[in-house]
This record gives sequence, structure tokens and C-alpha cells, in this order.
Amino acid sequence: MRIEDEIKQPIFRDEHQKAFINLIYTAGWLQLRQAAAFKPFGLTSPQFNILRILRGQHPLPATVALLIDRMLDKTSNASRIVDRLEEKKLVTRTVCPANRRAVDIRITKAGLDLLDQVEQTGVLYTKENMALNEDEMRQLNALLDKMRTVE
Amino acid sequence: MRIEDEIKQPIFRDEHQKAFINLIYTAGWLQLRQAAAFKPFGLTSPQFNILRILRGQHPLPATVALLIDRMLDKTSNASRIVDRLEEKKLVTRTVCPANRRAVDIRITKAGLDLLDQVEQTGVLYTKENMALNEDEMRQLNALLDKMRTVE
DNA sequence: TGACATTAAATGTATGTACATTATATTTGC
DNA sequence: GCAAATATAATGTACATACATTTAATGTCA
Repeated sequence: MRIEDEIKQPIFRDEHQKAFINLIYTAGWLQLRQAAAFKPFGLTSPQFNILRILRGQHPLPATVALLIDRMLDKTSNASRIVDRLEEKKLVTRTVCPANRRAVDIRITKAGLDLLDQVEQTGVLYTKENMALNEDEMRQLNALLDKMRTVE
Repeated sequence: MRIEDEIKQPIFRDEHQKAFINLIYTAGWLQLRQAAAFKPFGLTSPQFNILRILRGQHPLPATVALLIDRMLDKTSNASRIVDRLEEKKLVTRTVCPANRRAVDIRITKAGLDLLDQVEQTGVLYTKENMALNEDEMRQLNALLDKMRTVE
């Protein structure tokens, strides 16, 4: 369905305004689908993303600062998302011996297993979620990268 | 900056995964810029969007159901966003005389004036926020609309 | 060394998101 | 006319976002 019909706004000021709204709407649409896929596993999207970063570091630890650096949403509060993961015993938190201001965060066996489980359902980033072919995906990536080249 | 560098992930599984992450990242990037523009006026993005829908209806009222229907994020809680706008006296809420289950929501003069003020700064949906030309915007809109044609 | 700045994470507060439940009002079917 | 179903908005709860402040450890340099 075209964005005009999705939000019942027949006319946009220009293609810029329409692209802006279309982009935000489509990202929200994708995130809803992803959140629904995570739900049976008791995970939210940011929790899943942090687990993935920790697996990338494994068996080395990550600090909160490293998580923020790698996160999609850098303004979100990594500390509190790690709280939830720790409660679920998917990560551990220990004071870094080399620098006692920092905290070493590590993914547990249970965390690694849960990631595997989620990924085996194949719900992630797949063609089933996005009706574009390889070439269209490349065009989209190029447009998005270019869009952000302001200032 | 390419998405690879923005989130310091040099390799993606495929263009689909990259497009997924790029889309979510870029939407967040746009929303941050927009939120920063609204901040001097004491408005958040969802509050601004609801004011715009109400202006579109003005001088007719809108119900909560109509707001949800028109909102970009249909799962957000319109009732509570209207609470904030009412506290700031930018909208009024009265029980609909024709159907006392419904609530008539109207934008006030102060609300209309505030919208004008925000828009006169020219920060909205403009070329300054998105480094694509008219033709690229059209391509982007087409790709996004097509992307959502699954199921 | 000791005052001061800087770094790293946690905490506080307001708002929003996601989804379930509740409270009323209205509609429908008998 | 009245009980049950439905419609409409508000409320409750958990989590996340945005951003300011606090706490504690470390670095710097007179």
C-alpha cells in the first residue's frame, strides 16, 4: 500500500516531505514485525541487539561504552537494558579489574543459546520481511547513506 | 558516512540485512534531528504530529480513534499524548454530545499559533535535513512503498 | 601530594511505546 | 425493554528513549 493510503493523507507538500514520512513509517513497520518475532523468546529489539554485540565480542567482555558505540540507537540507555538481560541471566556484569570505573559485560551460555534459537526461526532481516530484490536493496542502501550526508 | 562506519560493523550478511539496519538507523537519525527542532518549542514529535492532524480537521473536532487512524505510529497511546497537549492548553477535550463514549478534541488558538511558529523556522522535512534531490526522493519513496508489499 | 578535571557507569525524571484491562456508553437481538 | 455484545476512551504495567545529574575511579599537574 502506498504511504498516501497507509496514513490517509492524499497530498504531500513535496517528495521530501513524503520521503521523510515514508521512511519513518516504514522503519516503524519493520520494527513492529521484528519485535513480534522476538516476543516468543521474551526479548525486546534493543535487548536482542545488545546480545548480538556481546556475541561479536565473545569471549572478550564489552563495556557499556562499547555497547553504546555499536548500538543503532546511541541515545538509548544501555545500562538499563543490560539490567534486564542480567536479570534473565543472559549476561554477566563484573567490575573491570584493570579499570574499576568500567564494567565488563559478557554473554552467558544461555544468552548464546537464545540467540541461536531466535536466528534458527529465520525471521531476521530476510526477504520475507522486505519485498525488494538484491539490486533494489543496493539502491536503497546507497540512497540512505547519501541522505545522511548533510552538514 | 556509510552505515558500515556509523555502527562500526564492517561486514553484513547480505544487502537485505544491511538495508534493514540502514533503514532503522536512518529513521532514528532523522527523528533525532526533528526532535531537536521541536525542543525549543516544548514539543515532542508525537505531540507535533497530533497538533498537525487537529489543524487538518479544524474547526471540526477529532476523536481519539481518528487520531490513531492518522498517526504514523498507530500503536502509540494517543490518549496520553493528548493529556500533555491539554495540560499545555494547546488542545481542548469535551465529551462528544452526539456520542458520549467519544471525546471531541480541538486545537486551540495557542496550538495553531505554535504550529505556525515551528513551521516558520523551516526545519521540517526540508532539503537541509535530507541530502537527496527530487528524483532520488522519488526513487526512495518507490522503494519504501514496494518494500512493504509482503504477505 | 592534593586540588581539580576527566572518565565511566548508574540513577532520576519526563515522555513515549506496546499491549492488556477496565469503565462507560451505545447498539443489537430476543 | 433488557441482557449481551460492541464501541470508545482511559488506565495499568513493563520497557525504552532522551537527557540531566550523581557517584566513584582515574588522570593531571602545580
